[in-house]
Parts: sequence; structure tokens; C-alpha cells
Amino acid sequence: MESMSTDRYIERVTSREAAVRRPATIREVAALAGVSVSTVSNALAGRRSVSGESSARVRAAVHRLGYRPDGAARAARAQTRQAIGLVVPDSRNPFFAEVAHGVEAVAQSLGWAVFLASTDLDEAREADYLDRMAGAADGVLVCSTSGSPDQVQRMVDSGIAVVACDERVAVTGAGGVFSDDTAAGRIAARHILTRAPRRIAMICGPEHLATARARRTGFRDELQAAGRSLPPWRSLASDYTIDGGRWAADQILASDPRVDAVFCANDLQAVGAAQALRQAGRQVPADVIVIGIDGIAWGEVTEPSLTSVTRDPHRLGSEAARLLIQMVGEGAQPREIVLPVALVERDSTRRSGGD
Amino acid sequence: MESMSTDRYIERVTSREAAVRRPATIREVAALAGVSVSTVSNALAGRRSVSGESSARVRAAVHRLGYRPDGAARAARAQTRQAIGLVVPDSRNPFFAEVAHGVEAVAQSLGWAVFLASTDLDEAREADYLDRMAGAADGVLVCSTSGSPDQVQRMVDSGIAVVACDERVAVTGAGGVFSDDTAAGRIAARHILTRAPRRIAMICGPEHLATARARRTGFRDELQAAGRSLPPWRSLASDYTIDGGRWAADQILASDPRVDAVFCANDLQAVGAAQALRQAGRQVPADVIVIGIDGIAWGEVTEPSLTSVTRDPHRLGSEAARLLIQMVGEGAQPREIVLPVALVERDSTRRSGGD
DNA sequence: CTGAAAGCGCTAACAG
DNA sequence: CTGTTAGCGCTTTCAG
Repeated sequence: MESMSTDRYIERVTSREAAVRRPATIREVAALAGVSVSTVSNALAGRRSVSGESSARVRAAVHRLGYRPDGAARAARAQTRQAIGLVVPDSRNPFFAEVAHGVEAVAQSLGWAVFLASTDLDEAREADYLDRMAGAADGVLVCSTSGSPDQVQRMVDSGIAVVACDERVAVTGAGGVFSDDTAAGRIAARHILTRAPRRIAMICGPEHLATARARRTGFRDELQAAGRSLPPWRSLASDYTIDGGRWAADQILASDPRVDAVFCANDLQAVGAAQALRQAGRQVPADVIVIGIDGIAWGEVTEPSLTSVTRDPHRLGSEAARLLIQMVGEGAQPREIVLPVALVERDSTRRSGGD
Repeated sequence: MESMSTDRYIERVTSREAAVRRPATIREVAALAGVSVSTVSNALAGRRSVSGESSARVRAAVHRLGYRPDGAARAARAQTRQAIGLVVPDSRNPFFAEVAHGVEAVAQSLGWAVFLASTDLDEAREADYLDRMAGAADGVLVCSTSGSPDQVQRMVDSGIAVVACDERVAVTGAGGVFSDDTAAGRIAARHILTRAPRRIAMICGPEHLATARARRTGFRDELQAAGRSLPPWRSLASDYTIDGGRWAADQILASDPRVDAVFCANDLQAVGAAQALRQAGRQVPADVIVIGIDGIAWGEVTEPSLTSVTRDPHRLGSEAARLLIQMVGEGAQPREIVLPVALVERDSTRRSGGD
């Protein structure tokens, strides 16, 4: 099987010339166009009226020189970087990838750039990133931070706009876009009850996340409202990951082999749980139904496809970006937005026949 | 089912105070510390020797004021933004998400920021992004661009470092990090042949991508070397997406229901193809084996788990970022790096028993 | 070891 | 409609 991998590493130099050509400046453009620097600036920004004659010559010069305004210089002078930062725990997580895409889509359409930062759940990295963003962006979007709110509070206090997304952050003066996590838990419970299960289990998210607690509360409350309760040994917490879900499902199976419904606080856990369940010989949904929360796109690809209470991650991101840009660009008040959630029913809770 | 979605939208204002506090400047720090601006600058950068006394006072002042150097001003003066741009077709695609994570990890460790841009395969957006990055970043990493190379060439010519990643770009003076796509195709073929299939099919990527063509060539060549060939009706191209794979698999099934091995030019297609195959009543791998290329993490989660020739997307990104930062930070020559690929065998090509 | 002064490339008054 | 003039906040000579 050793022929099954290519050789170590190939490398070759591509060009022989250093070509330390520096970008053209606005002054060069002005000189070539035979106008003043400010006319170039105005022509390019369309800020003040410039004669057709002049702007044509400017355009020509810009084109000939391949001129691009220097964002840094502009930012220094105009006191706006036209950039926002986005801090997520892990950009590979499909939920945050979707959020990031939403952020980026509206930022792009509004002419803002976005810095991406993945903390990988490392507090030191998070602190470092936040620090850096404070110096490079006009505002930052913080998703599910694990660190202490102090640093974020200091950012807000020193004039950097902050919008929290997904998970609340204890900071005054920050905006926020969240989903109705309690409702998500309730909806999941209601849907599960519809299938008349006898033995329900619950896989929660990390205890330190308020969103995880809210989902649990919603789920529990709805169950109790229906006169059902959850024995403690069928309720446990794990990471918001596929592995976390696998592990939790195995635990549940060990303490109650006859479980026939499992609620997961997020989709990744649900994917892992469903997999573990199948590997333990259970049919999903015939023997056990599984439901998650989040609404990641991979939910329709897994086997079976995953029923989920979607939080519309793309919209979470786009709404958050819109709010942040309003705050930073138009001086809008920070506010809090709670987005609705909705059930997306797929195979993992499908009634298989006459049950 | 209407109770299965939360109310429209909730919103409330979070703070009543505008608090237009502007960030502290280096001058304020200097004043508070009782030293000059340049001493503050030097103390902070550790560039020139500063007495312990002074730097202590500076540190204190920085802390008290919550001072953060303004990146834009620094960039304007020092002529380095310490930022790179990353342009990908779609940041939600797990392959590019992984690449992005690799890029970001090394950028972060080297003290560079990264701008993320998803073109969504829209040439206008790509052009817009590239343009913007030219003004905001010191260099840009371009993954699988669809647009014309002219713009990228102009960027290089005007002093913006460029590194292509994954897909080559016809530009002189750009660096590049690629994987050995031909080898990937060959390895896939060799592995498939190991299973002694009778009717092999091939799902290629978009014809306009050189990587797609190379994978096809590698696959074909290896087949021919083994004295096998592929009837044209069992070879077709589709998008590098799950849907593309689904569609292609359906086509193949229609023209040859007895196909028992399908090679896909990327993992997303393979996931889609496997799904379509199963939905058409075929067992994977018992009836048909499926193999992809890329090595996305979701390959181990799908049912069955996916055999793939991995290109190690994370490393592709980290290597590309390292090269770009060397070019832009240390004036390194642009060069071309070709990374090895390797077979990762999973269930989708597993021999089920004695076959 | 420190400070004064000169800009980075750009925008934004302000006069013409 | 246009040009001149001050800076943005920072780094970086250059003298002390």
C-alpha cells in the first residue's frame, strides 16, 4: 500500500525576478491626469461634483497605472476601516461556516470587509484575536465566546462596536442577535411527543453555555407540561460535536437500552448520536428517533436525514452583520434581535409505518 | 404545524447611551506616561532600547487607557498591513472551510490577519473582492478562481503578492500550492482496480478546471495501463457539489444499471453519488464501490463512510499561507509547491466479505 | 536612551 | 468645479 501515496513534496521556484514594484499612489494618478490630488479623490469617491472631462482623465490615469486606493491610508484619515471582525469557535463547524457566509454576504454587499478568526476554543487565542481586531476593524461580531466578558467590555468602552451572535455575552453597550433557544427546545419536545415515544433521552450542550441551558429548559418544560418527565440517567451533557454526540448516545444506551427517542441540543451531536445508535444495532427512526437543533445543511445528507429545529444560521449571520454595520456605520443604537426557529422534519423522526 | 415555529421576530434596544468614546491614541499614552510619542512607539514594539523605567510607565499608561495601536495608521506609515486576503468559491464547502482554517491558523501564529471572501462562483463578486483586497491586504491567496487571470496579473504587477491554492492561475510572478491531482486520479484508479470491478464509471469535475482534468487524466491513464478502458457513456462531468454527484450518478445508472464502481473527482460528488446509488436501491459498497478525492472530514460521517484520496486541505491552506507570508513579509521568491496525496480507505470501497 | 520632526497615502475643510 | 492645505495616528530618521 506504499505506492498509494505520492512522493514527499515537490517544490520549485517560479520566477527569477523580484519585481518590487510599489503600487501607484493617488499623487501619481493626479500628475498623469493633470489634475489635483483632491480632484482624483473626489472623482473616485463621487463625493463632490467633478466635471466629466476631469473624471474621464482620472479614470484613464487610474486604469493606466492600475491604481488602487490604499485602504490603510484611507482608514487612517477617514477614521473608518470599513472592516468588521468575526470571531467564531471553529470555522470548520458547518454551523459557523454558515453564519460566516451570512456575515460575509451582507458585508460584501454593503462594501465592508470581514476578518475571520477561529479561536478553536482557546481562550488565549480568543483574547489575542479580539485584541487584534480592536486595532484593525471598526466592529466585531463575537460568536459563542468562551473567554471572560471583561475584554469585550473594554472594547466596547473604547469605542469598538460589538455584536454578540448566537450566545449572549455579559457586556453593556453590545448588540446581539440570538435565536429563541427555549422555543427551540420546546418545539423539539413537542415534535418528539407527537411520535408517542416511551423512553425519551436528552443530550445537552456544555453547561457553561446559556444557549445550551435554554434549550434544555425549553425541552424539559414542554415535557413536563405534557405530564412527562426525564429520569436523570437519561439526561447528560456533552460537547457540541459529533464525537460528543457519539459518546453521549453510548452512555445512554448503556444505562437504558430501550430508549426510543433522543433529543440533542445541536445537530452535530445528533449526527454523532444517530451514528452511535446505528452502530449499536438500532434502527433510526424505526427503533429510536433523533432530533437536533441548528439546521445545518449536512442534516439532509446524513443517513437518515436529520430532523432539526433550524435556527437559520445564515440569517443569524446576515442579521448580525447588518446590525453591526448599522451601529458602526450609521451610529445606530445597539439592540437585541431574537430570531425565530422552525421545525424541519426529515427522516430521523419519520414514522416508519403504522406506529 | 403552525405552532412549530416561533413568533416572527423580536427586537429591543439594549442601551440608552450613545457613548461615542473614541479609542485612546499614542499621544495620550505618551502624555500620561510622561514620555514622548516615539518612546511609546519603541517601547511597545520593542524596537529600540527603552529604559525599564520608561517602559514600565508606558505599560501602565497603556493599561489605564486601554490603548490599542491603530492598525490602519500603522499600516499607512509602515507600509505593511499585516493582513492577507483569502478568496474561495464557497466558504461553506467543507474543503474550503478546512483550507481556510489552515490559512488562518498559520496567519494567526505569525501575527497576520486574514480577510475572508466567498465568491459564490460569481465572477463579478470575485473581481470586486480581488480589487478590494488589493487595497486592504499585503497579499492574497486565491483558491480556484473562475475569473480571468488578467486582474490577478495586474495585482501582481502592482506589487500585491499572490499565491494560488488548489487550482493554478495563469499569472507570472505568483506563487502556488497545489496537490498532485494526476497522482490522485491514478491512486484512485489503482485502488478501485484492487476490488476487481467489472463496470467502472467516472464522474469528472467541471471541464474548465485544470485540477479536474488532471484527475481525470490520472484515472484514465492508470486504467489503460491496466488494460481497461472506460466507455464514454460511463464518463461524465458535473459540478463539484453533492447535487452534481447525485445527478451524475443517476445518469450513469440510467445508461448502465450494472455499474459496480464509481470514481468521483471530488468528495462532495462522491457523497451525492453514493446517496443517489443507495436511493436507487444499490448497496454501497456491496453492489457498487465509490471513491472520491479531497479528504473532507465529513467523509467519515456519511453512510457508508467514504474512501477518498486525501489532499489534506488543512495543509494546503497552511502551506499556502506560509508561502504568501514569506513572500510578502520576507520578500521571498514566489515558488510552487506540490503537496502529496494519500489514500484513506473507508467503507465505501470495503470488500464486504469474500468477493 | 530619548524627543522633535517629517512624513505614509489619503480625505476634508477651505478658498478660489 | 478645482486646488491648496492640514492633518488621521502612527513609525522612523535624526539630533541630542
